[in-house]
Amino acid sequence: MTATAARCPMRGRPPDPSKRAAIVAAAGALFSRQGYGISMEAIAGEANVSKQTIYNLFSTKEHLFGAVVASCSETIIEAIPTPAEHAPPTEGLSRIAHEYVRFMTSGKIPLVYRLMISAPSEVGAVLTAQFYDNGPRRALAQVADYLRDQDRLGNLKIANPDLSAECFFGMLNGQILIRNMLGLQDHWSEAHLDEKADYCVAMFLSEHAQK
Amino acid sequence: MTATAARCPMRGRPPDPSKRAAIVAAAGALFSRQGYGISMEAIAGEANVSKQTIYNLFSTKEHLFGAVVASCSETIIEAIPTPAEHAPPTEGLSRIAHEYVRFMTSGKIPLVYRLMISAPSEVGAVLTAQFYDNGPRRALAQVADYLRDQDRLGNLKIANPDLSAECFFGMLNGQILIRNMLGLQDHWSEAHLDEKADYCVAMFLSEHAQK
DNA sequence: TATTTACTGGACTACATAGTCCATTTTGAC
DNA sequence: GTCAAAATGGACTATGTAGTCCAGTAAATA
Repeated sequence: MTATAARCPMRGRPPDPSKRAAIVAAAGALFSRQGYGISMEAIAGEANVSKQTIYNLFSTKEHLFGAVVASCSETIIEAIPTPAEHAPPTEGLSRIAHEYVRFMTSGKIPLVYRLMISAPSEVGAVLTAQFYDNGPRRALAQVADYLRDQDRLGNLKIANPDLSAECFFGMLNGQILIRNMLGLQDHWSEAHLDEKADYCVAMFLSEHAQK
Repeated sequence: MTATAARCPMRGRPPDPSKRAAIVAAAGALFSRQGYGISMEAIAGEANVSKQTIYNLFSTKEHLFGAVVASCSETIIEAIPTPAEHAPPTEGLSRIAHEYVRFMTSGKIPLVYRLMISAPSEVGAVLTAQFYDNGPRRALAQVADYLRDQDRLGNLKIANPDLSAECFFGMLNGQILIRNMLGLQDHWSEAHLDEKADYCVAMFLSEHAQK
């Protein structure tokens, strides 16, 4: 009966939604950069909000962390490369590859992964599982489905679509993800990224192209 | 003049080297599992040692963490797959691949990565860079050299050995590393690992084999 | 045996932080 | 204007932990 919104008269000062957004954003940034140990005071300061306001919205630090994780999963899902279903494999894979390497080097996503890992295990165990299922696993499944379709259509020869999808993303990742997670920031030039994407697509097709 | 060992008379109870080893081992395990926030008391307890003994050997928590990181780099270096230099590529790559996937799923190495990431940035920035250079980067360079040789020998056609090595390891990793770092432990069957290794080698050779 | 050093265990200090409380101010709805 | 809820800021409690201190005990040499 979630009648929360039905408290008709609606008296008093209405909550400012920008506060909540600012808190989640600040918490995300600080958790990623400094780890879960960052203080609530620091988060409040970064969000330009009083500590009490945080506790009005989130009962505990863990709840706040959960909210941050949820918002991250959304980010990842939005950014999943969706293969054009009827595009020929060369074109479809190439688009996925170029999008993905840019996605992974965009600065935002590595922070998401760092965030997930920064939580101590007691806090993060369930959340990380949810995150993986909602984000990376879904992206993987989508591409595996695409590969299955292309096999059925006779455009590619794919014996094990799941394995192929996993390895395809793996080679696109290369060292990017691990280096980012370790906090070693480096600049990957556009040319380098394109070269890598093209190389991976070529290798994948050389194995799977229907002759 | 490191004359520490030259204090000739050597009176008094000699230090027990097993204490230091136990401390580093316990700290490594707990940092990996629980994060840098784990208490020194807990480490002392896990190592069956008094807290004071830890502080006799390591002046601060950061120093202890540094010692753990150093020991991890060694572990990684020891486990770098070293390609047999004169083996034909099919065989050499296959050996690397099978060794590597087992290595990455051995349970020990994911913990090392988790350890590196668990340190808050102030503590870990320099250490993680050292770790990467001593461990993963070295492994990568070794395989790149191997690929360069095979290209020179006319066994493979490799335009960019560094890129090829990076992508080769990347596809072997697939989702293994990321899932382990997220703490999602799963069991990878031997058959699955062999299939993946064989698949990656086949794909790599199908692109690079000299016809 | 005497001496010197390693190690233990427990008490202790100093400090940071999660979370609470409350008096005051702001903001919008009526 | 009036009222109710939102937000502030600052004081406050409780707790946990890094690091110290110390008195006692174990283990080796001389």
